[in-house]
Amino acid sequence: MAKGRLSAQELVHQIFTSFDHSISLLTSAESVEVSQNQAISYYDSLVRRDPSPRKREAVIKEAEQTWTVASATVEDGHAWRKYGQKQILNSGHPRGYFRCTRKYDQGCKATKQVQRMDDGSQMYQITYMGTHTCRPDSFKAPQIISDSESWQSYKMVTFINSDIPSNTTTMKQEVKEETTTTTSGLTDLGSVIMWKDIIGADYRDVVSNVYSSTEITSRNWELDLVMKPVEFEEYFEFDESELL
DNA sequence: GAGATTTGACCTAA
DNA sequence: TTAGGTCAAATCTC
Repeated sequence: MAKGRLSAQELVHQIFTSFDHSISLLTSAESVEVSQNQAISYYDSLVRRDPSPRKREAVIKEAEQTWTVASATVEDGHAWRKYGQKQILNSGHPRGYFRCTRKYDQGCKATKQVQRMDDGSQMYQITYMGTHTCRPDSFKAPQIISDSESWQSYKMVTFINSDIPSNTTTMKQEVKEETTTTTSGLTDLGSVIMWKDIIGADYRDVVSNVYSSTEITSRNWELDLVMKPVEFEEYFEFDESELL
């Protein structure tokens, strides 16, 4: 296909890509703020037990690598193996424990916990712990961003933030367009958040910004902003012959 | 037969 | 002692 020219199939694919991405953003953003206080309390308790600088640094690192999302589906593009299930006190649904299927052959330490929400919304609260260190080719969907020369630590989260508070001086954020190639050979543009220079930030900043970003998303984002991830060529031309 | 899931037992922290 | 997390044997599925 010549530059600037899209077939009907490609157009439909890009429209569905945009809808799929938008829906996942919206579903991931709901109900997350409920967990913010719980997360901060958890990290508070860890620092209270051992307030040494080393412990504080470890807590910040853990806060960076642990995040919770609410989702309508447990599917996230990664291959997980369930290793346990537990009925949780005062919860109507059991909690499932999953680890990356590459834990033993590639030493990947990523785990997640999945629990149905009790509000009857058919949503799942999914807590991810640790980032995937297994090879990208083992994913069904891309996860690793490679253009990271000067960035000390990347964190890819599943929701979009448009306004991280500026009072955290060492934390910077950027919304970046990630370009990947789908199985059909099309270019798939999806927005992700990548955090850099997070070292030096307080664990409360880390936790608060992760959660507040989703709150902003769910309350303030207009549909056209959510739809922004898919961009067409400037001189887009519809190929009607493909409709036959 | 290999890999995934289930589930009771065990471990650990509070 | 209790609750949450993990282990591992039994079972299931392809």
